[in-house]
Amino acid sequence: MAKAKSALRSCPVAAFQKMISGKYKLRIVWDLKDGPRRYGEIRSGLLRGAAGSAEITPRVLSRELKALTESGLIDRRDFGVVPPKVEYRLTRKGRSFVPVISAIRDWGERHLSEPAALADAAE
Amino acid sequence: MAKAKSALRSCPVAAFQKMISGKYKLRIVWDLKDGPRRYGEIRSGLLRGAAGSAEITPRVLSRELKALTESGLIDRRDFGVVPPKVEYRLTRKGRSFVPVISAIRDWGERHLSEPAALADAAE
DNA sequence: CGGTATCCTAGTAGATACTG
DNA sequence: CAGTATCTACTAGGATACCG
Repeated sequence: MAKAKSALRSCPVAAFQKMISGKYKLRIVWDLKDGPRRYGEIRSGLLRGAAGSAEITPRVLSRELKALTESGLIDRRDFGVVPPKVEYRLTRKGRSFVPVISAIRDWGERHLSEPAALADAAE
Repeated sequence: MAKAKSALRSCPVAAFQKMISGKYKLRIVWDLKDGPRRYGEIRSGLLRGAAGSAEITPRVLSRELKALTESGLIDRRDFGVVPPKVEYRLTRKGRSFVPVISAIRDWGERHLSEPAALADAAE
């Protein structure tokens, strides 16, 4: 862990890799850009766009949310009621990260979603 | 794999995640932005910025380079001489991707490299 | 509703040794 | 020089069951 920390300091790209490692982190942040969402809403949201694949298991979602919270990208708000209500929202840091995902999305749509992406590979 | 493919089509962010999965892919592309590099040069380049951590093993580097080639981001050029000389360079697609890494780097430098990153976490 | 606790599996990266 | 072959350790992710 101490080793990983020094890697963080030396290379922002490596740090980014570490931060968004995990299948759903980027998409969670992206989903949260429109406002706070509850646990279950995030879960359903991740179903959209997954093209019929299995839904995320609670264990994994929980871990990713915790990691994002520890990264300081999102914030957890527990309403302390029964039945439970918990909302997640972007922090300032998280909001500052949205444009980066935007750039990723834009590039991905142009170069990854279309069949033309292959033709582009030549040269 | 067919499942992964449909995921690619439905979500560019997921596709991006898949494409750059691997510890070194982003950094390799970034290193290549200044021009073609030989296998060994890439390897040494990955040492810089790794903060004294172990160097990448040939097996891993080889795999990442192959994956990047199959993604169409880089291009392999074998000079067919003895001793071997192989150069890797960005394709057009790869060059179009550089600004995205730039955005990632900029953000990372502002929010991940400094100790202030933690203070930022508080909403 | 919003999680945890266990168990399991597949894939990723590292060590090490060897080759055209 | 630029890789491949083999083997091992670790971890991310999924299945399933249960809890406050």
